[in-house]
Amino acid sequence: MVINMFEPLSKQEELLTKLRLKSKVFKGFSDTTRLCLFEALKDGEKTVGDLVTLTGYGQSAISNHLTCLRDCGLVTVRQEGRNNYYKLRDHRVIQILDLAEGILSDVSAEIYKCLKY
Amino acid sequence: MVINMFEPLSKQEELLTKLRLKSKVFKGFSDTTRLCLFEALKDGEKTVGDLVTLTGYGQSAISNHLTCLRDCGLVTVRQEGRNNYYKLRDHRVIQILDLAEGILSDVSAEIYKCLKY
DNA sequence: TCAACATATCAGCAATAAATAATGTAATGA
DNA sequence: TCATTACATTATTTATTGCTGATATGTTGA
Repeated sequence: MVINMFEPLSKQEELLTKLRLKSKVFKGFSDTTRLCLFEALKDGEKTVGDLVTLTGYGQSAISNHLTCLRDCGLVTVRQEGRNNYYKLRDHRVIQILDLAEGILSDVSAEIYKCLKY
Repeated sequence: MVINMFEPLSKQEELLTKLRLKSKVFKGFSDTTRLCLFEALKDGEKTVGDLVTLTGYGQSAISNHLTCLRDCGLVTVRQEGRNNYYKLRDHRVIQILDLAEGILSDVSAEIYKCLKY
C-alpha cells in the first residue's frame, strides 16, 4: 500500500497504520536475543562491546538487534568517543517486561506444552 | 536443543529457557491481525465467527491466531454449544497494550520534533 | 443417524526475520 | 597520516511466520 501523506486516511487505514506501528514496538520484545539485551541493560547503560561480551553473540547480530530496539523506541543511544552507550528508554519498558513475566508465571505450564514456535 | 525436564538445567540454560518463553508471550502482541483481535476483545468475549466478521480475515487465519494467543497465555476460551467464546485473559493484557501505546506516542512525538532529516 | 454449522487443523506458498561473514565508516592516538 | 578500535551496514543463507484453501472434528437439531 502506498500512503499519500497529503490525503486524509480513512478511519480504517488510520487504525491499521496505528496497529502496524504498535506491532513493531512489540517485535522489539519478541526475540530471545533482544530480551537478553533488556536483561543486560536493566542495571544501566552499556556499550555494544559490553553487550557482545555479555551475550556471546556476534558483534553484527548485537548491532542489528540494537538498531531494531532503537527503531522500536525501546532503547536510546549516546555516543562518547568511539563507544556507543545504549540504555532502556524509560521505566515503561521494565513494566512491560514485568507484566509479561507475571502472565508467564500464571500460564507457564500451558505455554510449555506449545510446540508451535 | 532437547530439554530434559528431569535433569537440572544449568543457570545459563535455565535463563535462556525463561527468555524463550517470555518471547512467546510477546509474539502474541507482535502481529497486526492479533492486535486487531485484542481491540475487538477489549469490550468482552466474542466467538470466532464474530471475530472473522469484525476483522475481515479468513476463518482459518483467525482460528490460528486465536490458538496462538491462547498458547501465549493471552486469551482464554469457553465452549458453549458449537461456539467458542474467546476473551482476554486478564487486565495485564490491556496494561501491556496501553504501556506500548504510551511509548509509541512519545516516540512519534520525538520523531515529529526531530529536525535532523 | 444425517445434514448443517462452528471451529480446528493441515498443506503449501510467499513474505519476513535472524545469524554469520565481509565490508564500510568514523574516532582515537602513536 | 596511518593503524587500530568500535560500530554500523550489507549480502547471503536458513528458519519462522502468516495467509489461503482444503479437509477434519465435534455439536446440534431434524
